[in-house]
Amino acid sequence: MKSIARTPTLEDVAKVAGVSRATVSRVVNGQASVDAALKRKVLAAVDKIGYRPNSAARVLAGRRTGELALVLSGSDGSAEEVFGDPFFGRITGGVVKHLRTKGIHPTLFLADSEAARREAVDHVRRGAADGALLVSTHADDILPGLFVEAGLPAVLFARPALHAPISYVDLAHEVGASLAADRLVSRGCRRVVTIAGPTDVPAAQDRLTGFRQAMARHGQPHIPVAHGNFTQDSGETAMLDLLTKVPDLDAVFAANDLMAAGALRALRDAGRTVPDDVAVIGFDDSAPASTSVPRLTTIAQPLEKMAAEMSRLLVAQIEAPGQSPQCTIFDPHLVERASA
Amino acid sequence: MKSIARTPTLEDVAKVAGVSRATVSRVVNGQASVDAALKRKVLAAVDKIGYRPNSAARVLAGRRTGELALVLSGSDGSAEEVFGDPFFGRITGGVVKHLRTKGIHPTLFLADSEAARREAVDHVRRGAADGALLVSTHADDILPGLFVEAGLPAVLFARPALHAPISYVDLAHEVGASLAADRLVSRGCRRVVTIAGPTDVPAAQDRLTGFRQAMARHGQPHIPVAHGNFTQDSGETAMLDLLTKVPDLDAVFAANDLMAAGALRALRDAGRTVPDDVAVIGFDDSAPASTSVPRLTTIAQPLEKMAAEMSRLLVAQIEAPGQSPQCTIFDPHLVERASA
DNA sequence: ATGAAAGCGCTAACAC
DNA sequence: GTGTTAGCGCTTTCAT
Repeated sequence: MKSIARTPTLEDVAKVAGVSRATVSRVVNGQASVDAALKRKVLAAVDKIGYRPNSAARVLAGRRTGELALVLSGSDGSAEEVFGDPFFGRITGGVVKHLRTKGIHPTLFLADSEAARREAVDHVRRGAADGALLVSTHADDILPGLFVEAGLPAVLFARPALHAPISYVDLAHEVGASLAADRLVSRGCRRVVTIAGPTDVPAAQDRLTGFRQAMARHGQPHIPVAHGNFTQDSGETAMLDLLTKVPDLDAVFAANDLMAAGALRALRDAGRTVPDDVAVIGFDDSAPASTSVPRLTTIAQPLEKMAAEMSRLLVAQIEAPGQSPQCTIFDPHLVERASA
Repeated sequence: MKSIARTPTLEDVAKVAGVSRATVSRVVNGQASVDAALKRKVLAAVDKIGYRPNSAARVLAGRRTGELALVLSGSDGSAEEVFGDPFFGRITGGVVKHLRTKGIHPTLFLADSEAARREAVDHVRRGAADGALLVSTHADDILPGLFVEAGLPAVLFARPALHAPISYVDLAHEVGASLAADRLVSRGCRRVVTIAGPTDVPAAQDRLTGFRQAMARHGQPHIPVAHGNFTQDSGETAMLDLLTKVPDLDAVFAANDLMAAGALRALRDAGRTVPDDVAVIGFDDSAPASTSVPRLTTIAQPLEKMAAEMSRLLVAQIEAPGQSPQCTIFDPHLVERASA
């Protein structure tokens, strides 16, 4: 018996089953027009020699790769920072969960430098992936432009800074911010402050603007603000700052949960009780919101659903190219816990 | 001018540069034996028409894919659970960060079912990836066996339950546990309890065993234990349980930070002060450890380094097949914060 | 319904 | 040093 070490090919199956390569291909790809008896024979042969279609050959012969690039472009943060952030973790989870049902798998890219961004584009250009899921938060990110320019299938996680013909999903950030404002006002808070995100993150801007406008509608047009960078430490620092500038503050809206958690810590250290002395509302409803003491009242963002929709949009675009860009905006909602 | 919509191939470059495909290939792949002048011409042509080598064709012609499967096999938890866990996030970050320097990218697999596990194996079998990084915590996981059996390159994150010829990285869990024991004893704690992880997770067993042995050496052979499943809620429940069974406890060692955070909450609700009434030590040194109140004293696990080493091992195995399996064990260390 | 054969784009062995 | 050529394993017309 002359056994082959080489991994089995279509040809091998054909030989064992006594049919042509074409027939085996048809069976393997589930085409209807194959005689039942032959089909059984082929399947048996496949099983016997443990045949698996070679991906590269398939792709080369004109099929899709079944892979998508998932590009995380969080500022120029290190890998640790990006993957430590529940924001990216939840999105990744949503993407994986949706894609797996379609037999598609995401390849991870950390695009934290110009070179890394180009590499992600190249990956798709070379046909190593059928398209890209772009999760970039910064306004000046060139990534979306690169993909549009190259005519490569891509979908964004958030509205692009410069208007571009590209699909995206996003959250109604202003709505979320106004939900927070309403809540604080209805609690009777009268000296309200806010901890905003970086000025170059559109979502952070939207939350700030939305919050201010909502508070203005409630008769509080001047909302003191301190900026953080979405980390717990920056939230703590911002709170400290606010505490000295506005000693009699009685409420704070933070642009994400991590900063809200930092604020909680600063408030405790300052001897203020939450929510009695100061009410606190976060944003995202991610893990830290239920770990903190007290647990955070927060504006929930359906990240997993948004990630799934983003994936769906991309797959649709790949399957039917040439359609015009689509976008889906999700609504946030208030999650009541102990802090406000 | 007859411009082509088709993406440019080696052939196109050759035509523009007026050389043969082979020469272009040599230049593109950085082979030395090419005349400098020709090389320049080729490079110019590449640049001009925006040529990018097609991955599939390359792979088919015998090269590696430059992709690795990163298989997360956390119990049968949902995607949300896995990606919400900082444990997987940190490992993913470490893998990405190490691999990117080599131009390799990980493709994500969530192997939470038998079918999903087979799919991950198939992915590598088909040549869609050169090998697999297996992060599975459960003892009864069949994944390692599947890869070994198929003779596919793979490296594990933790020691396999059944001994198998496969490389892996791991932590000296017992050492970590004894570090915790030493700390608690040196604080003068005399009624020490522990919150252990699931019994089917070898790492959890090692921590429990190591802790008990170390405490026995310190003259405390009987350590009450409650089991959790590594979530915050389970830690809170376990702590409650322990509190009723051992009302006079003065220290608790939890097998991970999340459970320690849950314990902290239960202790606060029970009116105990940490660390004065009860000292608490966690394990991992992940995000929740510095978010909790008070901040957790914990046993740090260098997950990112371990992930990088795991990647290194796999790449080495792919580049030089047939070597015998290697394993690297890392040492944990104590991180002193406020809880003990 | 099935088979024969022509590529898909690239690499590498082999000639020159 | 450079060009020629034979595959790599598969899909897909095109005949039959």
